[in-house]
Amino acid sequence: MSIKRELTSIRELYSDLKNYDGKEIKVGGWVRSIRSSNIFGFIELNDGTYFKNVQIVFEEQNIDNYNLITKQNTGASLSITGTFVLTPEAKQPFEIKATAIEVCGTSTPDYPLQPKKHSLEFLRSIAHLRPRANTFNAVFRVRSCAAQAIHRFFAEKGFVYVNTPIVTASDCEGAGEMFKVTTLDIGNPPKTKDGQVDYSKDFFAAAANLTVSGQLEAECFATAFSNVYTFGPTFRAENSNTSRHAAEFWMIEPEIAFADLEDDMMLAEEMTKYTISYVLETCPAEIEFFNKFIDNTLANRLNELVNSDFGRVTYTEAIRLLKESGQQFEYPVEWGCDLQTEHERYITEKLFGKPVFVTDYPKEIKAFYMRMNEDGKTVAATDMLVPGIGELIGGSQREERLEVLEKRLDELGLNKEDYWWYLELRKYGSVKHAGYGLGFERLIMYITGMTNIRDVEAFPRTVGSAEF
RNA sequence: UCCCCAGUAGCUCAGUCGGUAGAGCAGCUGGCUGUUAACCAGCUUGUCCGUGGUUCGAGUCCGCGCUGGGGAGCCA
Repeated sequence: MSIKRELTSIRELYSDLKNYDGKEIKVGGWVRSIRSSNIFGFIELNDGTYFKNVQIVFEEQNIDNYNLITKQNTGASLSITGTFVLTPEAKQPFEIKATAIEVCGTSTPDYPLQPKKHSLEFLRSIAHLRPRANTFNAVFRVRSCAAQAIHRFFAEKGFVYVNTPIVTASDCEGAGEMFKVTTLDIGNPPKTKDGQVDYSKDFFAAAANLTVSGQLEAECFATAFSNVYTFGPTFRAENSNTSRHAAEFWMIEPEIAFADLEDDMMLAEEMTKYTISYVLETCPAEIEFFNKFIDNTLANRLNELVNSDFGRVTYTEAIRLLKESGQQFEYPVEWGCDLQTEHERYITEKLFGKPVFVTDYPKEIKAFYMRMNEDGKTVAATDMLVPGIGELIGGSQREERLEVLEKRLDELGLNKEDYWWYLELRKYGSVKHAGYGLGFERLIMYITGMTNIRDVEAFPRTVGSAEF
C-alpha cells in the first residue's frame, strides 16, 4: 500500500503485475536515462522503492509537452500518469504508456550520476547523490533490512532494547581513543592551579567523551532484565586508515545474565544466521545484484552459512594448527602473541572455510572485564572470524567475581574508584553473564560483498573526512 | 602512525625516448516509427593535483606538500 494518496510505487507494480494490467496509474521518480526520436521516446524511471526501474513510453501525439520532455536530463524528477501495459515479449515485464508527464524538478547535463559505470571512489565524493545509484540503493536497502532483522530477532527472544548513553563521563571504557565533548572555549579553557584544563567548569563538571561502547551500561541492565541489547552509534578517534574502520559506526551489544561463553556464542551464531536469512528472503533482488556485480561467490557463501555450523577452536589449539600448517607468515606465531590479520584469515578461510569462534585467549591480550579461566592464564573471550572480513564479533563472559575483578584492576594499574558502580554489580546479586559486540557495518559488508566500510555508511566519518 | 600505488576532459582511462595532449562514455546539434549500455552523422570540453627544482624545452625526471586507494597496526 502506498503511503501517498495518488502515487503507485514501482515496488507495488512489480509485486502485482497482473492486477495493474490496463489500469491508469501515476508514478513519481527520477530519470535514470532518457532517449527519444522525433515522435516518441523512452524514460527509465526509478522511485527508490524498488531496485528496478520502470520504462515510460511517451509519444508526441499522446502528451501535450513532448518537446519539453525530450529535453529533460538524467536526474530530473517527474510525475507521470499513464496506462500500465504488460509487455511479455520485451526485456522489461511491463511499461507505462504516458498520457501526461509533469516535470517536478529539472536536472542539468552536468548531473554527475550519468548512466554509466562509476568508480566507488568517485561516488564517495558525491555522497549526497550516490543513494540514487543502483549499488547504493541496494546497499542501504539491505542495511535497513538487516537492522530490522536484528531488532526482530531480539524481540522474538524477549530481549529488552536499551539505549545506552552516547556522551559518557566515565573514562574507563578502555576501547581506544575517544572524542572529547566539551562546551569550554578550546582556545582559552579554564585552568586548575597546576595548569591542567579544569573540567570541573565544563558542562558535565567532568571530562566527557563520545561513547566507544555501551557494554558496561548494558551489564547494569542485564542484571535487571536478564537479556538486553544495545544498537546505536559508537565513536572511535583512532587514527585508523583501513577499509574496515570508521570513526563513527553502529554496534550491537547483547548482554545476557545467567549465561556463560557457550551461551554467548550460540546467541551470536543464531543472530548472525537469522539476520542473513532474513535479508536473503526479504531482499533477493539486491543479493542477486551484489552477486552479479560485486562478488560472484556471495550468494553461495551466504546460503551455505545459514545452513552450516560455525567452527569452534581455542586460541591454544589455533596456535598449534597455525604452527603445523607449514604456512609462512610474515609475523611468526607463538602462544601469547595476538593473532594478526593474516593468521585470522588463514584460520577462517583456509582451515575452516566458514565463520569460526576462537576462544580462551591469553589474559594479557584481552580486556580487564573478561572472566578468568581455571588455568589462570586464559580468559573466557571469543572472536568470531568470518572469511574476507576478519573479526566480525568480539565477546566474552564477564568476570562476575568481585575479588577476582578487583585483582585484575590492580594488576593492570587501573583505579578501582573509577569503576565503583561497575564493581557494585558484583557486590549486589552478581551472576555469571556474557555478551558481545557486533560491528554492524562489518556485517553489512559481509552480506553485500562491499569491501570498504565507507560504502556501507550513508555519510561515512573517517580520519580527515566528515563532509556532508 | 608505517609501507606501497595513483592523481591527465564531467566520468573511465591512454599518453612511447623529455618536444605545449588523445580515446571511449556523457553532453550539445541534426537524423531516425519500439528503444532498453539505443543507433547514425557532426561538434564542444583541459589550472595534465599543488609547489619548488633540473632542462633550450616537463603531463613525462627530481624534492616537498595535498588528496585518494591498497596493505599493516589499533579494533568492531
